[in-house]
Amino acid sequence: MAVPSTRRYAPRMPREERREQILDAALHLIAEKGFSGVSMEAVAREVGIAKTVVYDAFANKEELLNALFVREQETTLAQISEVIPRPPLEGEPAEIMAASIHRLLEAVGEHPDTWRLILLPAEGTPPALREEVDRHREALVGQIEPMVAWGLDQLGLGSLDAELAAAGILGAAENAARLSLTHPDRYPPERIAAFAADVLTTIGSR
Amino acid sequence: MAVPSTRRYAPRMPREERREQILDAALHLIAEKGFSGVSMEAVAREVGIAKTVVYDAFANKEELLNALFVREQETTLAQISEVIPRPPLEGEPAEIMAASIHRLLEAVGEHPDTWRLILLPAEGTPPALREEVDRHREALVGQIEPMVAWGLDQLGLGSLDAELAAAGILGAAENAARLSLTHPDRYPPERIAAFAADVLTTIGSR
Amino acid sequence: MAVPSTRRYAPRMPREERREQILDAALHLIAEKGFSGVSMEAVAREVGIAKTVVYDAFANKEELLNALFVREQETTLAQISEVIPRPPLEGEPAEIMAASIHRLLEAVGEHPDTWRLILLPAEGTPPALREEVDRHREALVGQIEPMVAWGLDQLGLGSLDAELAAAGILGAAENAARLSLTHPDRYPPERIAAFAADVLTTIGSR
Amino acid sequence: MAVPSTRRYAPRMPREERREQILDAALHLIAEKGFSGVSMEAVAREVGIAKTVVYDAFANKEELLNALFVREQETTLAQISEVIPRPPLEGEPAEIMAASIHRLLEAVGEHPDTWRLILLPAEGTPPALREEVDRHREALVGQIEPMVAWGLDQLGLGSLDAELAAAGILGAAENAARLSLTHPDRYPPERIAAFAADVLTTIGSR
DNA sequence: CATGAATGAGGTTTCATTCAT
DNA sequence: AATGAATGAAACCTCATTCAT
Repeated sequence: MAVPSTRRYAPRMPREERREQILDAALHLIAEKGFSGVSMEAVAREVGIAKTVVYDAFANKEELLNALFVREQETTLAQISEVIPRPPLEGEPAEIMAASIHRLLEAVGEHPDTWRLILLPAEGTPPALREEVDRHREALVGQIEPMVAWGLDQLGLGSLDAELAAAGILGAAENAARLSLTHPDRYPPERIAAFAADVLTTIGSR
Repeated sequence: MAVPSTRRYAPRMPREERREQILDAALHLIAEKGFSGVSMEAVAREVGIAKTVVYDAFANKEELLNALFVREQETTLAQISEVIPRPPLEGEPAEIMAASIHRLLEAVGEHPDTWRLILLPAEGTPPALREEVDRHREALVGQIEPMVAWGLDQLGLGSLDAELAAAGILGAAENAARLSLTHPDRYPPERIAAFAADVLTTIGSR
Repeated sequence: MAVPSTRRYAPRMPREERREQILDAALHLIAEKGFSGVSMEAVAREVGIAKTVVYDAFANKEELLNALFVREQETTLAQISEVIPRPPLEGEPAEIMAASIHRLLEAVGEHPDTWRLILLPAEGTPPALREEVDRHREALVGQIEPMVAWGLDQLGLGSLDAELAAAGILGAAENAARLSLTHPDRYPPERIAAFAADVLTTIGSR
Repeated sequence: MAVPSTRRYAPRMPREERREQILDAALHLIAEKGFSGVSMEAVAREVGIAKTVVYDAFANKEELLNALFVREQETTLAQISEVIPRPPLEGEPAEIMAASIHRLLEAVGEHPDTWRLILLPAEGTPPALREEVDRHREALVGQIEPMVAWGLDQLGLGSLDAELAAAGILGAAENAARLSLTHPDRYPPERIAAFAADVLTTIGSR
């Protein structure tokens, strides 16, 4: 029949694809207008669909945000995993760490919205989310602890509290990522990685 | 005649006192339910007064949050100032830092809500506020940089990037404070302070 | 199953229709309780819908009132246009004017709320609106001035201040409309029109 | 005892004087910000007293506005009375009317706020007020009707509907006053009075 | 007579969510 | 699998009015 002047219906789309598209839109909105800028209405508008489609994809707002969070956290965790050096470790700790940090910060630079979401855990989210972030952190600390212990040993610092050292290093990495996010020009990956290498070399060289 | 069944009127209170009371309530609410839990309604309920009393004390929500922020930031800055060692510095850097950290973490433990507010900068806050926190951070970094440079020199690490070192130390302190806030039992001030001392001593002793 | 005890949902309606219905309700409210009787709440109640439906139709109260004003002003202007005699004028000025006035007052009688709104410019309206009414008045005065000048000439009164005469006649017409609105029984259109004709005839017959 | 740094208490004042002062403030507010600008709070602020003082002077807002209305209406009526020519009338109707109109418009120019209040009967006022204005108008029409009849007779227009003529003249006077209020520069009293005289003379001279 | 601190009702607006098509 | 029209709850804020001093 006649061609409608304006395409009124958004293209149909399988459910999974729709979900991804919606999550993308939500992430974008958070990055742009902060957490309070996310409303079901706004998400729908961003995607260009009716609100009810969003509700067909996610039961309610909480579930949507949850799903977003899970997805982004998986992304960041995967990137961290890729970056964490795996035993057997060869070469200088300083170099290893510098390389890791460098790659991590590059990943941050490539997906700033994702990292911002994870690193600046916003209030306004159900507290449950924040707890999950916490749990993940602890898992990560556990994951890197052996590496850290090895590194400390290499540096002759085996007597230090390895758990706190691991937490400290993770924290330092997060701080580095935050600096990278908030002042990308002043603190480019190279500068930060170089600093990390310097610290370790200087310490290691006694 | 004498005793009315329900006390309809909340006790009178001079304006300044009311303001403090309201800010306390708001801080408490933020600590408990996150930033989105703060509504003028909720604040009034928490204090046990009518909404309008809140509006008599603060022109609007933004002003209330602003005032809260300013007050809490002043508190934390004062506590930080008290803790930062002032030249002439005598004694071992390790001991000095351990003492500082210890005192800081105790302050954190005494006012956890305040520190949470400052350390976990929340969305939903007017962006201006977040920028203020940022500015304060940078000021602090500038403030401690000389101390850090001195410390690095003492440790024979004068070649390191002092600015990043200062930022790193501030970040580490914040991380310590966060650990303290989220797992007060697992990471008591003593443990963290001891770790800091250990790190410095071990490094310093080459 | 079949009949729910209370019909929870108001009947659906396309947006444009809803808008008209809402404007009607607002006009009715203004006529009945004055300008301060118009609240989004009251409008919704009058129509029998939820407040939010009103907001779906008009972004906010100001826009609603604006739209109402524009619509009513268009109505009255159209009615005035129909009534203003168009050259070439044939016949006695007295008769022409009487016929015009008669038709105008009938229009007023058919849409009293509309005319009340325009003739009794209310406070509480954004001042911009009042200025618009003023501008429209002046435009009208300009529009009828030639006619008035012609009429004065016909009557041998060409020496009079035509601008003031036009303003005076418009004012007189408005007064007539107001009389018609406030005392429709005492001053029916016929009586007023007859009076106008009398005045002109008597004057014209010298 | 000690002199307080700032005079906290407004000067005491007998009730009647206070009432006048408050009414003045209310009138001023209406003139400046329109009817919706009048709140008990605003009135109190304008006078520089506490709200309760206003309530001591007037039981509630309605009464205050009523009192204001009555007072202003009395003022305008008195001014009208002074201006209405009293029999025995001597001289030309044209001159008499011109003089009257001139004096009236000067009175309007001296108390614009008062006249605005009466001439632009604002919605937002209890409808009772509007009815009162109406009643007063009718009384006025009755009052001037004899004069008008005499004038018509003098002009040989005795056959006209005297009641409508009186209403028309009152309406014309009001219009003149309104013009005077809204465009004082374009329509100075002289121009309007001259026009009125012209009309009557021209008519009268047949 | 005057003040400052309190209340409750009501208005504007936003948002998550559901119904009908 | 889409849309557009509806709901109700809750947030912000203002105002008339009253209590306690």
